[in-house]
Amino acid sequence: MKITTWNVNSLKVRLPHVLEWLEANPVDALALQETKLTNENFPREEIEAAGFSVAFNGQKTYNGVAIISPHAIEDVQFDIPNFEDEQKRVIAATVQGVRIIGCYVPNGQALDSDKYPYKLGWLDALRDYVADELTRHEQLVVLGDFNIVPRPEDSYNPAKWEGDIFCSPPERQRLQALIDLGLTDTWTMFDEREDKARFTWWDYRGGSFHKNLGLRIDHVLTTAPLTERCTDCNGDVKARYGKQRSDHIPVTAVFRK
DNA sequence: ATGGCTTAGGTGCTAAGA
Repeated sequence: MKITTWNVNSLKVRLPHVLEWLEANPVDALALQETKLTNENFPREEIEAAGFSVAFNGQKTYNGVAIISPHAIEDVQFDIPNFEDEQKRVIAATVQGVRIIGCYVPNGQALDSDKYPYKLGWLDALRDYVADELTRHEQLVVLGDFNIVPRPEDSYNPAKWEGDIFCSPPERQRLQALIDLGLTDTWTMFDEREDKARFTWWDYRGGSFHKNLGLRIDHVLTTAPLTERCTDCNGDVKARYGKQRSDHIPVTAVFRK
């Protein structure tokens, strides 16, 4: 089984690339973030015509999440229950017996921004939600754009980034609180692979991608029954080359039967 | 190297991203 997360930075613009990527990379579930589409404008017909099921939770201009699968998408749930949030950032569903929680974690912008405490509170609510889901699902994956760099080596310049937004201790504590529920950051199981991507996002500006000045902020976290069967987790750097590409790449975790 | 890019909304620019 293969499960992927991808911040597509507008599905309106990116749909051709997403469908092309899915054809070349048959995965069992693809969680999307930043679809930036209202539900009325979501390209359901095009995705279904390509042979997929799809569930989506959108809003105008910003945010928006979705799950695409060649299999049935069951027990779909939107948002974090009992957490007031106008922003559409979470979609959960069950695919082939695996509970999938797709997340677009708030960016936070800066340590002195109002968006920073929103991010921290949002992550606290996500932890409680995941803890609750774990009482019902043994095979569970939390994946998405976390906007958190887990370790110093996951940024291109630790001297510049450590302590700042994405790399601050309170953000990392919240990622660790999720992991402490019994999850594993599957990427770290395969650090030594020769073809390993280092990052999952590169700024559009300044030629960052071609200088490999990136961050690892898109993650796939799994419960033990999945972790034990995980044989790979990597980013598809090829997806960043070309015109009209997202600034993030797809990150896929692979599980044997 | 905090933006030199890319998107949405709307039609010239601002807001936001990470």
